[in-house]
Amino acid sequence: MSADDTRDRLLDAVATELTRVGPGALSLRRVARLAGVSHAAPGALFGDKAGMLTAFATRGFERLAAAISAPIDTPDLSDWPAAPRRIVAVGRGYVAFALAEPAAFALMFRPEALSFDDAGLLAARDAAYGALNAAIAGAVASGHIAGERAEAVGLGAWSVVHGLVALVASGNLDRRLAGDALARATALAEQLTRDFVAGALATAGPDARLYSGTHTAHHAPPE
Amino acid sequence: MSADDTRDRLLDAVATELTRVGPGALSLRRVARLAGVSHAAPGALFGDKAGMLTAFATRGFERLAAAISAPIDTPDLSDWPAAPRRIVAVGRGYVAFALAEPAAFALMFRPEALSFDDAGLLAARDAAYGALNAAIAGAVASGHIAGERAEAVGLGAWSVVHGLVALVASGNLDRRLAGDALARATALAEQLTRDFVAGALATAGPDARLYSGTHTAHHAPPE
DNA sequence: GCTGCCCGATTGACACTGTCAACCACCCCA
DNA sequence: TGGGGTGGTTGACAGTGTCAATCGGGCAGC
Repeated sequence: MSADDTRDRLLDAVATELTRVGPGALSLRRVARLAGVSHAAPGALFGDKAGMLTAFATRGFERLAAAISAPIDTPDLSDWPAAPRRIVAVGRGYVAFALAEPAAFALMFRPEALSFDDAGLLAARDAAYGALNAAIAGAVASGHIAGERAEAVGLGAWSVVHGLVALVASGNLDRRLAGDALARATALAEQLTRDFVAGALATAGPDARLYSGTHTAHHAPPE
Repeated sequence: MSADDTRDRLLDAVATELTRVGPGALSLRRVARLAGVSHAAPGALFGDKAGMLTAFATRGFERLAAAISAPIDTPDLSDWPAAPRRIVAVGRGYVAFALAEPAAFALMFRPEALSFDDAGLLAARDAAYGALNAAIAGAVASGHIAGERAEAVGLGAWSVVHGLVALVASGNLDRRLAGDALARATALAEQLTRDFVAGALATAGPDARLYSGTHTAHHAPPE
C-alpha cells in the first residue's frame, strides 16, 4: 500500500461522503474510517481538514476544466458561427459538471472550507477559468464580441450559468422547476446562455443579432 | 428578561458571529456565551442549531424582500419605461443586500445548514421571490416581455445577479475585478442586468430593442 | 390562596469532532 | 550497517451539538 494509494483512497472516501452528507457535515474521522486508515492519517498526509478538502477541490477544478474544454457538439446551433457556439458549449460543460458532481461543485465554491491560497488549487482554478476566457477571447478575435465588452460578456455568461446552478443546488428552484428539475434546468441554462450571448451580440450593432422572434428563425451574424 | 428578549439577543449574536467566522465555523455554544445565556438555551428556544440559523435566515429573507421591493430610483435609466426599470431596480436591491450582509446571504442559500421545510422560512422566502416575480409580471403586463418568455427572463435575470454575487462572495472574482472589487462588481451587476433585459427584449421583435451600439444612444421600446 | 402546570432556562453528561504530540515501521541513501 | 526521513499509528485534549434531568416562576383553575 503506497502513499499515493492511501491518498487516493482518502480522496475517494471524501467524494462518497461529500455526496452523502454534503460539505458542511463532512467528518475527517469518518472519511478516515471509510478509507480504512487511522483517524489521524488525513492530517499526516494533507496537514489538516482544509488541506484534504483542498486536494479534493483541486481535482474538481481539473475535472471542471476538462468538462468545459471538451469539444461538446452543438448540433442545434449548426447555423451559428464557431466562436459563439464555443461559448455556449462552455456553458453546457459547466452546467453538466455542476449537475453531475454537485457536492464537489459546492465545495469548490466554499473558500472558507479550503486552504484558498494553496498553489495547486489556484493553478487548477486558473486553468479552468482560462478555458472559460479562451472562449470569450475567441469570439472577440472573430469579431462577434466587441473588445471593450469582452469582460462584461464573459462575466455575464459565467454569472448566469453559475447562478442558475447555484440556485438549483441550493434547492431554491424546486417550486419553479416542478417535475424533473435538473433536466429542465439544464435546458433552461442553455437557453439562457444563448439569450445572453445573443443579447451581447445585439448590443454590438443593429445587424449583429443572432436570432429573433420565434426561436425558430436563426440569423447568423456577419462573419 | 422576557423570552423574546433572549431570542433577539441570540439572533443578534448569530449575526456578529456569522460575519466574524462565517456560516461554517459558527458555534452554537459561542453564540450562547456571546448572548450571555447558557449553552443549551438556543436548543431550548429553537430546537437545535439548524432551527436557530433558520430563524436568522428567515429574518434575512424578510430583509431581502424589503431590499428588492424598495423603490430604488434609477435616474440613469430615465428614458426607460417603468416596467423594465423596475426589473433593474430589483436587481440592484438584490446585489445591495447581498453585499451589505454577505454572511447572512451565504447562510440563506445554504439549505443543509437550515431546517429548509420550516414554514416561516418558506413563507419569507416565497415573499422575497414574489417581489422578484412581480417585477417580471409587470413587464409582461406592459408588453415589454413576451408572456412565454417570462419564466426564462425572470430566471435569467435572477441567475445573473445571484451568480455574480455568489462568485464575488466565494472570492473567485478578485483577480478579475482587481482594485475595489465590490464597487466594480456592483456596477457590473447593473450593467449585466441591463444587458440581459435588453437581450430578452431584443428577442421579442426587431423594433423592441432598448438600446444598441455605444451605450450612449438609448431607444425606448414601443409602449 | 393554594395547587398543578407549562415555559424559559440551567446544569451535567454523552458521543463525536479536529488537532497535536509521541511513537513506530519501513525504505532509501550514505 | 547504520541513520534519517516519510507514512502512519495511538493517545490525549479542548471544543462541539444534543439530550435528559432539573429548576424557578408566572399563570390558570378550583
